[in-house]
Amino acid sequence: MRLVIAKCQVDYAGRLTAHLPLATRLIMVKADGSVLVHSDGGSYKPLNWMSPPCTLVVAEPDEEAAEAGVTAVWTVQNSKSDDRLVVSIHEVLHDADHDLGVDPGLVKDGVEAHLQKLLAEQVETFGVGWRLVRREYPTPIGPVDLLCRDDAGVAVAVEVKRRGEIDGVEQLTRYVELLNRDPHLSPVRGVFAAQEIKPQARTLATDRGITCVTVDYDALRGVDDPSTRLF
Amino acid sequence: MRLVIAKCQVDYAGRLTAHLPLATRLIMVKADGSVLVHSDGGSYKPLNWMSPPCTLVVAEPDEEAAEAGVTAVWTVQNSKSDDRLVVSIHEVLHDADHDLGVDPGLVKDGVEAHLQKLLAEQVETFGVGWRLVRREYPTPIGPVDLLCRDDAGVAVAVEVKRRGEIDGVEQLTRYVELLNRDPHLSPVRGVFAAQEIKPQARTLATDRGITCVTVDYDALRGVDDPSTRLF
DNA sequence: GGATCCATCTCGACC
DNA sequence: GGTCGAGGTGGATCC
Repeated sequence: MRLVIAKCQVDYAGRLTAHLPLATRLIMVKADGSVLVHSDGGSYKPLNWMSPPCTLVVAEPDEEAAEAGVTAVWTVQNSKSDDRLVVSIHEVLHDADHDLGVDPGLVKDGVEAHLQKLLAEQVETFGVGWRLVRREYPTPIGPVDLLCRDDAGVAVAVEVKRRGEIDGVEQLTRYVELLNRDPHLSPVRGVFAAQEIKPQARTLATDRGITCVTVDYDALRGVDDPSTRLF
Repeated sequence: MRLVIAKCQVDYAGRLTAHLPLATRLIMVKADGSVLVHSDGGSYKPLNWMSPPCTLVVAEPDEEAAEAGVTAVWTVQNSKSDDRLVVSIHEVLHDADHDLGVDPGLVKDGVEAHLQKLLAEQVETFGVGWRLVRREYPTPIGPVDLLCRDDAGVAVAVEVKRRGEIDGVEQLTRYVELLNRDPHLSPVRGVFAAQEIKPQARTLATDRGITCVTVDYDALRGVDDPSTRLF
């Protein structure tokens, strides 16, 4: 990884065009050739960047640019598209290269997929006598997270979210409506399961006859088989 | 901006938990206290990070950690939530501070707002004889991107997206339904215009009688008056 | 300050 | 390789 602190101007042309006026910034060149231009603030997103696969070519500035104070022009060209990042370097304040090696990568826990998996293994969370028909039950407009049968044998479409918001209720509504057209399943009701359900989402769900269930992730994980845990 | 290259292990706890095993990485500490941990690959997203507002506290490792090779523990605590990033430093390979100053910021062109503007100026893109009633036509549930009249004088609500997905169809459906309650406008039909329309969105739109139109941004821009361009 | 919506979204999973 | 949905989404804008 090459780290350059430089006074520079940056121009991007690709899916949009974007321009950064002259200022001092960090230019990070990764081992795969990708380039990130960071300022000393904002969030984790760079001001401008080029994603791999891409190649960096350093060139002399033309006469006009040289007169404007440009000492080098870095052109980062994406290999698969017309996307191009041009960094006009005025002054280099720091330039260092470091060998970082390959990163072993991130281990995550607590995301929706895991929540869905835990609920699939423990459908009795929704009620005694419930059983799972299948996870990711396919429909023409996408898969339903869980399709179950309650203790009375009635089909239930379950939408699992980490945070239950109005979008999720809309999604579940579409699934239930569609599944109800299938005579082998109908009548199908809906359950909206999330760690946290926003009041507006709860209101809309209730209004549509959808049952809301808030689930306790730690409790689900507590009774989970440790061998299936991520860590 | 402080740039540290270090052999480290990183743990995040907050909306999820995430763990990075021991490896050499770049740790970027920005002026606002935010911290980014980058590997030498991937895209612009750090492996792990803490967004501002947050504070960084450096502490000695406890005995157990010290025996494992930890020389310092950086705790980055978010000021508004329980989110916490813990960087266990084993070895510092580089450590430098640079004063970057405040960045003048990014100038963009070519986003959805611009697409909407171009279409408003060229409603004949949708058909001969079409005319624009107004952009951002107000409704109680938000403004419709474009309200037009087609060659037969029938009102058309146009939703403009860069990428047309299912959410946009839902949004347009709500607008059309609402506008159709207005006897001065009814009947109102819908047009879903985007540079790219996802198959599922197209299916849903068609099912609801909404016309899909894919628009060519470059072509629109090509016939655009240069004087109205941003740059 | 909160809600809503776009994004050069990125990223992973699945087909 | 395409498509689709989630995200510690982030960030801007509107109210």
